[in-house]
Amino acid sequence: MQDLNLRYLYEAAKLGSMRAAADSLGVAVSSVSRQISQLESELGIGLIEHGRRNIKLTETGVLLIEHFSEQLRLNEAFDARLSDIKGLRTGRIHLAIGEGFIGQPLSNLLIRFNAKHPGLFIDVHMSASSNEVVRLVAEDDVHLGLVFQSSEDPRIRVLASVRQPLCAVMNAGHPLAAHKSLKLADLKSHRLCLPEPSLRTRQLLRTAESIEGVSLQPSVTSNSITLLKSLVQSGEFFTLLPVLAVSKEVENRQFAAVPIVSSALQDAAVQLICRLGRRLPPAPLRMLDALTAYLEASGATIDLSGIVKETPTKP
Amino acid sequence: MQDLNLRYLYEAAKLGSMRAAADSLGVAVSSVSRQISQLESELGIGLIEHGRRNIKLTETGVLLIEHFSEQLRLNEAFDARLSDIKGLRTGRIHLAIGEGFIGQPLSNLLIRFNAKHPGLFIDVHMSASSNEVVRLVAEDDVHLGLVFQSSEDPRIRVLASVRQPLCAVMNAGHPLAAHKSLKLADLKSHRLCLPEPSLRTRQLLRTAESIEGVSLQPSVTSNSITLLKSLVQSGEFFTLLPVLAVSKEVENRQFAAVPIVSSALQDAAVQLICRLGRRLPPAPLRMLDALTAYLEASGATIDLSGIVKETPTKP
DNA sequence: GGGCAGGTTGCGGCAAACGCAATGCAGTTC
DNA sequence: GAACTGCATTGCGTTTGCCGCAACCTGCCC
Repeated sequence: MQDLNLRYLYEAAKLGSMRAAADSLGVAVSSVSRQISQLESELGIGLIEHGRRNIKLTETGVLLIEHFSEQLRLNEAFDARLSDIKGLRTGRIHLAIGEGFIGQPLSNLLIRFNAKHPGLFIDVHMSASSNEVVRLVAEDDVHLGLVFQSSEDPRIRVLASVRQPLCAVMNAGHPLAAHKSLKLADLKSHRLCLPEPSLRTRQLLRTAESIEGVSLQPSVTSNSITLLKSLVQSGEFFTLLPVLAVSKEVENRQFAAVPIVSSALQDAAVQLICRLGRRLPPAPLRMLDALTAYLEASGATIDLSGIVKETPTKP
Repeated sequence: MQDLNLRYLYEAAKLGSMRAAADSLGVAVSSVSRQISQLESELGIGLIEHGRRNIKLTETGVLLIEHFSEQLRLNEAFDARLSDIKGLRTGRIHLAIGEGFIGQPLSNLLIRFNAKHPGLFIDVHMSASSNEVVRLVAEDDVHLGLVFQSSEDPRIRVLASVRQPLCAVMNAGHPLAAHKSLKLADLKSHRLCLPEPSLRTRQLLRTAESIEGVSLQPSVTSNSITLLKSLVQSGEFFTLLPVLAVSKEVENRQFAAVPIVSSALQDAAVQLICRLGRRLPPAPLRMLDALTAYLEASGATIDLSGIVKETPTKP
């Protein structure tokens, strides 16, 4: 039982004749007649009174038309919801980020985005590690991910990349705060807390350590950046973090962020990622724009090559 | 947006892969893939996450599947109602009859029929004249009609015909009641009431009058047979009616029905009619059987030629 | 990095739907 | 009541869309 045949019967019943229905539908009368007959065969019961000039539905015919009308209503409701999705009036956006991205800039972005698209639901999933973010992205559990220096996972496409050097971060009153720049070796003399080895920041640091031939010994590690910042705030510890993670405190003159002279740490970057080959729905696509602008505003080079947009036709 | 494509997507989503869906549906994998792709093109939005091993629906895909499930429920509800109609568990039967048919035999028939098919609704429309019955039948306002000696309307098919002579009907104590048979001329000496000229009974009588060369003058006419019977019951009047209309009173020995020697009146018949070429739905078809049996029980010749039964294939 | 399992794409075949035209049929007009 | 008009039905050749097969591509697992 198809929509098609039903539409013919529906139109014929509404307009009172097969001819009118055929004209209205832009098909030949014979098609209308045949489709109705076929429908009767399939259902095994008469739907219209045959052998008359005008169409008159049987009891079953009336029932079927009512059924079809309900079906139409259902379809219209769905079309409306679909149009909402396409018009960005509704939709879900799933983001995965490292803890380091949580802060005023991201909050501002979300606030502005929500003001512009009040119907869009956004879930920001904070992951304990970049690997977790990558996994979520690769398995389509989230649309987009924000990671610090992502790995070279073949399933991942980097949509935008912003240089985000790792800096030494300390309380404004800390002895190291006076320096314009620091070498890795300069850091050994103060008490250090660091992210856990599972975090990308730490892995990056390990690379730099081996290049520079310096080995740093943290007194405390944690996967909670909030905890690290708390330790830094006390003045007892300093740590290594991307500026992004402490932008608010630096702006407040509460913290100082001192660049470290090390190519490995200077070339570090924040990356906006999605699964390779994934076509994003309208809402996440719009979020992608916003995030790209957000990263651009961070003032570094953006690599936008190879963004896959959602289109009806295949790329 | 067809049912077909949706079923493919539905099955693929349910089973988790296109191959499983293809096996389950008995089609090639390529068909499933193509139908889903086409659906995405039509809707202009992605429904599944492409470039993965297993099927995963997008937000829109989930929505669409939910929509399809609702559609399925709707279709099942309709199928159930359709099956009720075909299984005679529900349905409407519209009958048109002349007043003369109202009485115990018809009531018994309806009671028995209703006991056998409690779900079937029956409307018995009493018409003031046979012409009215014929019109209702011809215009598909009723399924079947019971008339006394119907006209030769070309739109009408006679499904069954039972001889039902017109008799002189009088109170058991009436002078005419003693006769075994009467001639038209014998009737002139008593007070007569008759149906109105619009009724078929009366038209039949007119034919007989002209053949026999006798003219009867009724003192009272009415289109209400109940009124005529009431007049007869008083003993003052006698009338002319088919036996059927007074079968109960005759059985009770309250009335007498005396045959009239006149070929025109003897050949009179009760006819079960429907519109020419009409295919009756299941319920009225069953009623047709019952009515035919009812007429058969009246003990006269039945003409069953040319009954059109409801079948999927054309006759 | 080779094999496996699953999805996509190109191609030829076939069935369903279509349009056209002839026919049948009901109701109307003269 | 006969021709006519408007509608539905049917037969036939054409077109369209779906299908299966097979080759190919792509993740994913060993």
